[in-house]
Formats: sequence, structure tokens, C-alpha cells
Amino acid sequence: MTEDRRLAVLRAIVEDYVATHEPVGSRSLVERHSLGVSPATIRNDMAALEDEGLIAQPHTSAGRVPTDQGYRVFVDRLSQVKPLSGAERRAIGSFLDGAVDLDDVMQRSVRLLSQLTRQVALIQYPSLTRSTVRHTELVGLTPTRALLVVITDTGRVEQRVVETSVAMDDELVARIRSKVSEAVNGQRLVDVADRVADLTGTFERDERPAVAAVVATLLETVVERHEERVMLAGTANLAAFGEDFNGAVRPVLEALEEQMVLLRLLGETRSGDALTVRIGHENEVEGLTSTSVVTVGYARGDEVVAQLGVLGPTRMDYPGTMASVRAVARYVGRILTEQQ
Amino acid sequence: MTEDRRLAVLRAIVEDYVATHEPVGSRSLVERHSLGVSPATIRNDMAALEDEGLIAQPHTSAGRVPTDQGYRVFVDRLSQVKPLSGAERRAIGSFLDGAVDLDDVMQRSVRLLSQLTRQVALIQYPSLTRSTVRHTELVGLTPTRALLVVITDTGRVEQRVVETSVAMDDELVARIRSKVSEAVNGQRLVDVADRVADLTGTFERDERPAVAAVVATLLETVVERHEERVMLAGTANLAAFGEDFNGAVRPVLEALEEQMVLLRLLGETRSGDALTVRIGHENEVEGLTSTSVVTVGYARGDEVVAQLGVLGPTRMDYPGTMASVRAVARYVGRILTEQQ
DNA sequence: ATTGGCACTCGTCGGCGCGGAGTGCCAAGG
DNA sequence: CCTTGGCACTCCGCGCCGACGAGTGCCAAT
Repeated sequence: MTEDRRLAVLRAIVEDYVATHEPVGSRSLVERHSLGVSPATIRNDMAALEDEGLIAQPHTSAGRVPTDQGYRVFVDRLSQVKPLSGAERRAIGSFLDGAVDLDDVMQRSVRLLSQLTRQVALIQYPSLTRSTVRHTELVGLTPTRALLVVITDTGRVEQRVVETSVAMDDELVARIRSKVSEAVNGQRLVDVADRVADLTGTFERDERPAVAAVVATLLETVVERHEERVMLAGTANLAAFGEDFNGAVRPVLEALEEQMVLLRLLGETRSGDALTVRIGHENEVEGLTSTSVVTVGYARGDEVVAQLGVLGPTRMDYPGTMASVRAVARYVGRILTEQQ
Repeated sequence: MTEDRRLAVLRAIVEDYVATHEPVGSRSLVERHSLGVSPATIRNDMAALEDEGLIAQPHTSAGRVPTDQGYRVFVDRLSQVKPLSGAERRAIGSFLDGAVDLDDVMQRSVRLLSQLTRQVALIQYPSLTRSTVRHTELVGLTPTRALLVVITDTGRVEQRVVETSVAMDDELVARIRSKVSEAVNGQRLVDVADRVADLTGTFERDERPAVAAVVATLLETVVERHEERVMLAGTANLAAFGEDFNGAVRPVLEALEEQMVLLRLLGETRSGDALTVRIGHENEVEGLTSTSVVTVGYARGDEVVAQLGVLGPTRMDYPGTMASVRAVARYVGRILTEQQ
């Protein structure tokens, strides 16, 4: 059937191009893959694929290169999951098992992922939305400044400085601390807002500004900041990227320095733990339109708490990358769940 | 005097080369600088400078380029401080004034510095050695795991998970917490070790393993980890770096991902707040031998607490970079001191 | 010590020709 | 109707050559 072969040709083109980074022609295609037909036939198929917008040629009389759409079809319909090698599996286990705290888990994971894929790896800290408050602490720094610390059951520690217009003495700080603790400890973060809603009213009128400031900061901490942090690793791998088009690496590095961009990259498709691939221009971030991003959610228990993934050139090894990303996500999930 | 002019020539070569990134010849030198002599004379001087190892020519019959040693002499003897422009001063003020907490100060500073210098900026978190413990907290997570949080008067929060072989119940956790707090709160970090030395002995024999674990973690936190963190920004500026020699950017990116390397870069010359410049091969870190690093200490009060600086190609604008680094360090110091 | 002159080196750039890889088309064959 | 071999065409990449120009080193004159 001709349609089947056309897709086989597309797959072959993608695979060869990813392997060699050079436009692939009909002749070398039949040599490297046993397609059972002649170069001329392949040429016809290629012309058709080009009409469909799945491949393109950089110059007349050069080989073909997959387009973003071509990769899309490849990823959606043609790539079969590539199992990890034993060495890779072992690497994952030994790399992640020694982690001592949340920061350590995040850091080891992201490094591991960048090494496995030889690309830039990203990991988002677990979302706080579903977790509960383990402990709150309020420490006076100066009369008008205090430090609010919130510890969650995921082992994450959030801290914010509270500024008040009026002075607080130690006794007031202690009273606010105990009231706040009482109200929110053990509560889920999403419920914190409700629990502290009328806390201010239970204090004397002249103490209320201070209490209000603490409450406001607490809400910021648990509501607004809740998935702000992204860690990344493997930016050195962009150098290989740049072999081909050198100037393209700067905008990528610039984009990667923006927390907001990273969050968008990881957060855009909040489709649970499904593995998503955004290819080239599908990526709306300016400067990253010639890169692909592979992300997947990872879970604590059976709750998806955040995303991790990698970013690389559109001509990446999608099956391999997808396998690595998925595997690391699974391991991270397991570790978070065990540490629970 | 001929010696004077030779140095003037060196200065001119460095300035022109930094500005143009191209080898500079005798003719263009006399045109751009009013040296009052003819190209032929300059050529003689250049030959002498080359004998001294201060300049070199990439190819026969090309212009001259400063060597690492040439830059060294330039920095040590020839560069005069370049005052910041009004715009730059204003930028520094407005950029840093809105900072709300320590992380924010660090982040804003390092970004500012990278933007001012168009290079990679580094900043080390303030050392804990001289600060005091404001507050300690111990929170049970599971029977054998607890979270230890130490808050210092600089507003820095350190956290570590404590693992014990034996289970701790809530009551024991509370007792350890209060004993530890009592022992170390208000103490300087350097004294913490002494204060907790015989703490374990005051507990029942079967409780001691748990206490020992907490104490050990506490010591790690305040002693070993005390200046571990380095933040960096402006890696995108390496792209401009790479225009010339493309492959050189990868090892730099790799080096920058290693915390240890960053610490060595900032920490190697612990000469108080003096501004230090390490040029090319003076830099012992492999992969960074064709970069220069400009660092300076910054203070809280009158105590130097850490270093900050930038990393860039050896052909950087040293006077401008040094001025920016020094200015930012001064501002950061001022902010830390005020927040005290 | 400085300077003008001069021969020499060498890297850069454009032009030229060639080989090779690849394409598109067409006519013949299953 | 699909496949295939043949063929003409395109165009990139490469090596070669020559001209140009920037820059140097040396030397003799001042």
C-alpha cells in the first residue's frame, strides 16, 4: 500500500536526519533502509510528502529535511517507544537513590536527565496546591520585620519577610505565631485562605495591621508562589546545538534565564501526566521556535504535582528522549512517594 | 622617554583590540591615538613589546594582539578607573532598591551586573561565619525523619532533613528542639559547635542517637554548607563570546554548571574586599583558561561577607568591568547593611 | 632615537571549473 | 495504476589561482 510506504519513508528520513544532521536523499535512503523499492519510487513519495508539507529541501537538488509538521507526524504516528538500555536504567537508579532532601532530588534528577538526553533538562518543583501545612514559624527580625516560614509535608520550605508599618514586640509575634499555627497547621494549602480569613478580627484593633501583614504574606507564599521554581541543567549541551546555526543559541540562553518562560514551557499543557511534545513553532515562546520541548508530569502518590522535561533542537531523537523523560519522571515520582 | 611610550603603545593596543576584536597594526594605531610618532617607530616598540611577551601576532604580517601578560600589565599599571555614567548609576539604584528579601537582592544584583557588563555575572551568598543564629526549628516529618531549619540574622534560612536510625516521638522532637534552641539561639555560627558539644549527654541513653543525628546535621548546616551557594546570570552573553571561537563556549558552560568551580572562582583569592582580576591562564580552572574573572568582596556593615564578580573573554573592557563590579558590590553592601 | 622607503609575507576575497549528489520528468514495463 | 531505469539539469562544495591590501622587518638617512 502506497500510503504506508510514504510514512515509512518519512520515518526513515527523520531517523537518518536525526542521526546525520544532513539532508537525506533518495539514494542513501534505500541503501540504509530496506524499503524494497528503487530510489525513483522514493523520489515520487518524497515529492508527495513535500506537497503535504512534511519535508522540505533546503536548496533545489539537495536532500530533504523534515519540517516541524513532519516531526509532528513522526511523533504522533510513527515513533515506537524505545526501551532504555540496561546501563541507562542502572544510571537512573544509582543517580537518584542517594538524594537526601527535596532540593537534592530536584538537582540530581535534572542533571541526570540532561546527561541521559544530552540536552537541556528542566524540572519544576512540586506544586503546593495539594499538600498540607506541616508547620509554620514566625521569627521577629526587627520591630517592623519578621520572617515567616512555612514547611509543607513535601519537605518544601517557603520563607518570606513580612514588613509591617507598626512595630511588633516579641509577645505579639509569639501570639500571632501561635494563632496562625493553630489555624493552618495540618490544613491543605488550598484551604489556608479560608482558615485565616477572619483571623485578623480576633486581635486588638491596634495589632491588626501587623496581623494583616502576616496573613497577606502567608497567602502570597502558599497561593501565588506555589509553583514558581524551575531548575535547569545541561545548558552546555546547547553548544552542540550551535554547530549548525550559531546565532540561534543566544536567544535560547536568554529565554532559559527567564523563570516565567520556563514556567510557561513546563506549564502550558497542564494535561496531567501525559507526555507532551511541542515541536518548533508549536512553541509560542519567542526565541524557542526552532527547539522542541518534551515534558511529562510526575506524581507524588497518585497526584500529579509538577512537570519535568527537556528542551533541544527540533532534530532530536524523539523516541529516546521521550523514553528518558518518562523514565526519570517515574523514578522521581517513586522517590517522592516513598519519602512521603 | 621611550619606556613610557612603549607602555602607551601597549595601552593603545589593548584598548583598540578590546574595541574592535581585531589585531591592531602600527598604522591604525597612530591614526586612532595621537602618539606623536610615526608608524615605523611604533613598529620598533611593538617588536620590543613582543620580545617581552606582552603582545603577539596571530600570523606573520598580521597586527598584534595582547597576550595574557599584556592584559596583566594593562590592568596593573595602565588602566585608570573609568567612572560610571549617570545612567548606569541610576540603573543600579533603581534596580536594587525594590528588593524584598535576600534571594531577591542576590538575584537582582547578579542580573544587574550581567546587564551592565554584558558578561556572565556571579554572586556568592553571604557567608554565615560571622552571623548569629536567630532561630532554630525542628519539625517531625516521619518517625525517623525530621526537618531542621536554621534562621540567621542575615535573613538566610537553611534547611536539612535529619534521618535517625531510631524513632522519635513528638515529645522527644519537642524536647530536642527546645534544648537545641536554648543552646544555640543568639550564638554566632562559629560558636555553635562548642555550644552543642555536650548536648547529647544530657539526654537519656536511648534518646542519644536521635539527638546526635540532629546535632550532626546542625553542624553540617552551619559549618560545612556555610558559603555553598552561588547564583549566576547572563550566560546568554557567552554567545557573543562565541563569535570568534565557537567550540570554546561549551567548556565554559560546563564549568559554570559546577557549583564547586564557581566557588573556586569566587573564593580563590580570599583577600578581603580587594578587587582581583584573574586573566586567562592565571585561572586554574580547566575550560576557563581563555576567560578572565573580575571579583571583589562585598560587605555587610564593615565585615566582608562574600564575593561577587563577572566572567568574560580575556579581551574585555577591564576598566569598565572593574568599575561596574565595584559599584554593584558597594550597593549590595549598602543594602545588606541597611536591612540588618 | 626617529623616520621614510622598500621588499616581503600572508590572509582574505572573488572568480572559475569540476565533481558529485540529488532532483524531476518521461517513457517503458509489470 | 504503480514502479523503474534513464537522462538532463541544478546547484552545493571544494580546490585552485591571482589580485589586493594590511602589516611587518630591515636599512639607510637624518
